[in-house]
Amino acid sequence: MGRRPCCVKEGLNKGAWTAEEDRMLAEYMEAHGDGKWRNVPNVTGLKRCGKSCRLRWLNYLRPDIKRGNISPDEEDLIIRLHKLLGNRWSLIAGRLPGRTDNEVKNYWNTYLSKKIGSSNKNSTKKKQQQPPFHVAQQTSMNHQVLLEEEKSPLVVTASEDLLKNSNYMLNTNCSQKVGSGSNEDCLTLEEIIEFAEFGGGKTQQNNIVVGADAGSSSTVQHDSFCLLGPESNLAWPGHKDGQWDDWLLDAMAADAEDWLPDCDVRDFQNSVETDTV
DNA sequence: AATTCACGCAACCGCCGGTCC
DNA sequence: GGGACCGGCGGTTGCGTGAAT
Repeated sequence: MGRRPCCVKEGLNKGAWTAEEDRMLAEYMEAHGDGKWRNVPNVTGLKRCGKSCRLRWLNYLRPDIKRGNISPDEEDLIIRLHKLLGNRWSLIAGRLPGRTDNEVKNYWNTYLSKKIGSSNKNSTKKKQQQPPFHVAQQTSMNHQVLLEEEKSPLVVTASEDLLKNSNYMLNTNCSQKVGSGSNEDCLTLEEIIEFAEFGGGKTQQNNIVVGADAGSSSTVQHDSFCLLGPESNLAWPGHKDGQWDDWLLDAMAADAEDWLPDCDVRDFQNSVETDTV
């Protein structure tokens, strides 16, 4: 017994959407908003399946779609994000306002993959010599984390006050507070990659601790990762319900495999959770 | 001018995970 | 607990268009 198809295919239009179909779908969306895609054909009279309607809306009709060529900055970001995330097109597109996963995917497949492929042929293997960034290891039971910075080791400690007000938290003796609650303190993904790729070229920024900020205190940014660096403590939205995003852990673990075989990002996460709960 | 080829992009397809009953 | 439903995602396809021959 096979899976039931998403809709009855007979009698449905396929292929390119007409202007009239677009208008009907846009009117429906304006009146009802998205969701209940399966109902859309019934309500609108469109001879399209719900999934097709959803795709058309998300990839083409949505009002906040950005038209036009991918800018050099966007291209640079796509390359960096793809390096970190792989083919996670929706995640990549999520960092590019107005761009869709389909657009990013197409751009990569038709242009960037070739561009990257040819540039890789010309480059040497020197980038493999240095790890992109260091994942700190927990070193004691009193909530201390020692960043692996050769020149100026940094001890990151969890304050008791913060621990009382959060599931777990890492504080630091660095210049900025952990998660001040302001978006200005949020580390963008671009900045994460900046850390990861170019940390060695900047002052002390090649050390990052990733902790999880699940606190309820007003001084703690909700729903965010905390990325702790020697010079700043920044939070990155993406953390949900006290769980770490698997993709970030996977990405870090994959990077760490090559240069820090003894470091297991998940073990580090678990040790922090165990130690602070 | 006609034909072929390559490319870009919109759309389709199947799978997967979350939710509901 | 398990099946059905639904939305989301990534891979793939195929059509339209412009360049090349």
